[in-house]
Amino acid sequence: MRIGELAKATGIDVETLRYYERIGLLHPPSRQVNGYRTYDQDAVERANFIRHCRALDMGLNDINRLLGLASKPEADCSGVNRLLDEHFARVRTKLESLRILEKQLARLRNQCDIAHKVSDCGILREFIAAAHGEACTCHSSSSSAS
Amino acid sequence: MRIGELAKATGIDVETLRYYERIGLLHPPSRQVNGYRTYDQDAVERANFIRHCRALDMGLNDINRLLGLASKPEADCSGVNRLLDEHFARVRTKLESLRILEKQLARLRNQCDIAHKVSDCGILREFIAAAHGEACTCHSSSSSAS
DNA sequence: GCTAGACCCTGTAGCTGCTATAGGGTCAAG
DNA sequence: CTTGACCCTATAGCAGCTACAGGGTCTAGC
Repeated sequence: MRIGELAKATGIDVETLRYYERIGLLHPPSRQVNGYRTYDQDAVERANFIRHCRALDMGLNDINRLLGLASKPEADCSGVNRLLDEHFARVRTKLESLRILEKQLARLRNQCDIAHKVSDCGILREFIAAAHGEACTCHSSSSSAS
Repeated sequence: MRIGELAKATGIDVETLRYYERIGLLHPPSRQVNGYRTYDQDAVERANFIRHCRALDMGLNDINRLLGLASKPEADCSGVNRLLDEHFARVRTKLESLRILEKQLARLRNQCDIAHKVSDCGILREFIAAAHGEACTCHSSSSSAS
């Protein structure tokens, strides 16, 4: 199996596969006489494993750690759980701040309904007021970001 | 006002201020004889404007466009609204995919409650099954990501 | 035999938004 | 005259790719 076929089989771009190899996430495959990479079934599974983790938005470092943990079937799986919990916590934190951000933007968007002159635009006024250090609608009492 | 004072006044790091200047987001300030940058009140406001936009997670390019739009008070503000709407849409999209991701991770996390051997870990089994192309709990019917 | 096009190779630069050095200059207080 | 806080430039690094440049290889069709 050549790199293009692996790319199709896994949905990972060819360039990305080479990149994963360069950073040590994929094992360097054997080569044909012409220098082309040839992959076996193990490589397909490893690549799919990585793709699944990326779909869960895990970092490449975490994925590498996870692959290491997964390769020791007799070990304790608490490391796996810890890794996943950390990632889960990060995702929830990000989700929360994005929720707040969405509310802020919604409030800001409400400041200008119809098109008019820039100098009268409620949205821009908010920006300029905030730049003067005044209170703004989007970042009023109920939210945490500044 | 020197760069350190501007940094304190705006909450933007000194390095970041210099970076903003380098990429053309902040105007190059005048210099003292010793080469130190000196800022006026306009610079403070521009920096605060930028900071506010960053707090709304806008990209530096968008901020630059917005600053350009804001500098023409007689123009039509529809460009401002379009810019904000685009950003708003991006934020909502990201929020939605993060919501899905959170559910996926929660489902996955449920596969392993107590610590045991890696070979028996429900979480890892999910990863391995997915790598084999089988269905996984986290990416079952109800969600869109793969 | 020769060419077009699809595939492969390496190496390097670019993207975003900083952050962190290295290696220097300036200035006021003690 | 030294210490320490501040300032300067220039460059490299982070994540996770993506996109070249500039080559080689292989197959099909003429």
